[in-house]
Amino acid sequence: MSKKQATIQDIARELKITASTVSRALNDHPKISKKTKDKVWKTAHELNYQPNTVASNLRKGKGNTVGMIVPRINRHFFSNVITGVESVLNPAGYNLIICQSEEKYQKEVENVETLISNRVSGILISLSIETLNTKHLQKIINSQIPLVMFDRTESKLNISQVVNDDEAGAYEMTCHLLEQGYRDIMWMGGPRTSSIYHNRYLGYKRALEEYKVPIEKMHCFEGPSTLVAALEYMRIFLKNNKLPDVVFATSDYMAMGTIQALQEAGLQVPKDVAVAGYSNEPFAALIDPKLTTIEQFSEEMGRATARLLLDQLLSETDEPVPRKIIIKPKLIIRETTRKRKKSNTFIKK
Amino acid sequence: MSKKQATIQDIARELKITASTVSRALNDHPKISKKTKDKVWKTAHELNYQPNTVASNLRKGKGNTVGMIVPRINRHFFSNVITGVESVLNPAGYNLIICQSEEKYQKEVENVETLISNRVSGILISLSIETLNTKHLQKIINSQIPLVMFDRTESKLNISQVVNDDEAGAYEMTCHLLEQGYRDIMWMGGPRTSSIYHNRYLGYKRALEEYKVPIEKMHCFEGPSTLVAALEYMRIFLKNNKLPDVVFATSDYMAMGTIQALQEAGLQVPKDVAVAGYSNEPFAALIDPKLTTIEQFSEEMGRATARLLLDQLLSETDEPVPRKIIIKPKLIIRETTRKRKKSNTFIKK
DNA sequence: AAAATAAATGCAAACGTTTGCATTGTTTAA
DNA sequence: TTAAACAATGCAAACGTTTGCATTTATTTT
Repeated sequence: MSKKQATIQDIARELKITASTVSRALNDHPKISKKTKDKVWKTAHELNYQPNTVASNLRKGKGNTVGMIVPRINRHFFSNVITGVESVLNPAGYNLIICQSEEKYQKEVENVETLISNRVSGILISLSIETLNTKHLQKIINSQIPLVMFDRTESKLNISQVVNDDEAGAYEMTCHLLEQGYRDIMWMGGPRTSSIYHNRYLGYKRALEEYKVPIEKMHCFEGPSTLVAALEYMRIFLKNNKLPDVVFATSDYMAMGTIQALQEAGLQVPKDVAVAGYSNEPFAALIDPKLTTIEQFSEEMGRATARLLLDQLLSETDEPVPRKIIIKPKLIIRETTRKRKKSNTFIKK
Repeated sequence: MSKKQATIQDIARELKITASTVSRALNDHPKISKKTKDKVWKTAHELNYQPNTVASNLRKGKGNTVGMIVPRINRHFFSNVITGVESVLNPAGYNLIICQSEEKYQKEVENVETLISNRVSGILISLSIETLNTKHLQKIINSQIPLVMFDRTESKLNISQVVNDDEAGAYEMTCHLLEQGYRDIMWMGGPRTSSIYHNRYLGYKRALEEYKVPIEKMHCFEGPSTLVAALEYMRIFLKNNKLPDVVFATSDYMAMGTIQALQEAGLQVPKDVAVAGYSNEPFAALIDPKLTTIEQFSEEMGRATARLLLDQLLSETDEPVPRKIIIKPKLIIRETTRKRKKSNTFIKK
């Protein structure tokens, strides 16, 4: 139909008024008469006018888009954080542009540059597993763009952040395992260069120390936080080592891989070896036996992160004081860590 | 550090040359001498220059962002499609801005308007469950923005699209069930106003007709495609009806709800009632017994969708011929539809 | 009825790039 | 040596809005 998008000028020409009046009318400026507003609205509609946000943003020197960088979108945890973020940003009039770093440092740097170039109003980021330095974050700060980190953060930078209390989560889980009577507790997780796995290890360690269980004897596996990595590692491990009482996998996917390896080896969970996970992925409650794990309240994390950003966006002070919000995770005890043997067949009512 | 973002002008001033030269230098224009290019690059770096994409886009009348509207980001299927889309769009120099309609028509309309206002280069969309009319899509077309629909599409509009062959998937699944000897096959799915469930019903019907099994006697449940909806429905259903041979849930979540209801009632899967799903969600292979379902090749769908869009973006013809790509799904036979009884305990090797 | 006030609109510059065309300086051909 | 050709850069307008200030028109006050 329309060859070119209609502009404010087209409306002005049509109505024999000036572009400024049209602009003000469209923005419901109080000094424009009801009559012209109505006319403007009418012809805007007739001409199929769609405001040009990019022109508007350029002129105003700001926009309403915030950028969000996550390692992967298809992790339950992150997609829920995103949902939480949108639930507070959208009502506040902001749109979200989502970028995936795919756990690559290089990609993360590129994402940052794109967002800066697009002059987003703010940036939310959870660091990739590879990210060890923070030059790119410094760029954001230099560009005066409000920044909030979440989940996988870098504490050296003095930036607002919201994190899970991974130390506490791992501590609670380990205590639970110890109370069940397990002593030989194998730890498994992603690279401890990442804050989350580092802290999940610390919590584990603290619990062991409290219970005076020597940590030196424990087996640990640090590798990619995936089902197959755990599966392959455990296949070999089970051939060469004596069985631990329980495997504490600090990721549900690794827990799943562990369970599969145990099953392949003809072992029963939790009778022969117990297993615990972390994150409460949707499948955790669906598998049999049901997986004991840690709930992270990911949506709440998203909301908190977004609120922290909004604070910075709304307060006009140049140097807002950085805040840190810590979300307490919750231990969810299900079947894979039950001390007493239980039937693995379907429950009869 | 820098109070304001440096602009091309700042670089020009510093070097006592003109902004146009700087612009050309930054874009590696052949007519600019190596010497000035080097100087420009150097001071750009010193001044911490970040190009202003929004100004650039405004001037050029185009950008490198494409918008994507999905019902929800935290569905395995969609997040995988997104991954597929990015894997072809990013190398081509495009960024993705993702919007969620949350299955609401109103939200979808707003998303469309935002994307048009932001003058995205193209739009990819999968319709919300509520979406029954396509005025908003017409707006996109009127705005001359290339559009590709995927998965949940509207065939009346003459637009490029890539869909799963849901009819074939449901047909194959139903045939599989019939071959296993099941005759009383209950169908379950989301609202059939949505193309996908409509087609999944059609395939089911065709298979029954071919096998001369009267469809009139079958029970059907059409409701929200969620675990709880299926669970609640089945709880009541099981109290008042004779058991079907198998429940064909055209969504894995509904299959899961069905299984839980059956288990609550003390029934065994697949011994007492078999169950089939659709989508091959990650948990399908993880639950016990493992769920028979349909693989949809979601990432491939994303790649195909993105390629269709790229075609339109690159070809300068105003009216590209709309293309339709149909992706064949694959039947994945696992345990929940095994005719012979099998132990539900862990497999001993 | 003139002056003062208020209400509505117009003018023009600006946001940071890009780009066709003009200009300058430099080299080559005749 | 001069004209022609080329290489490198400058000039200025444009993209579609927004906005401070000036101007016009309508309304009220004296």
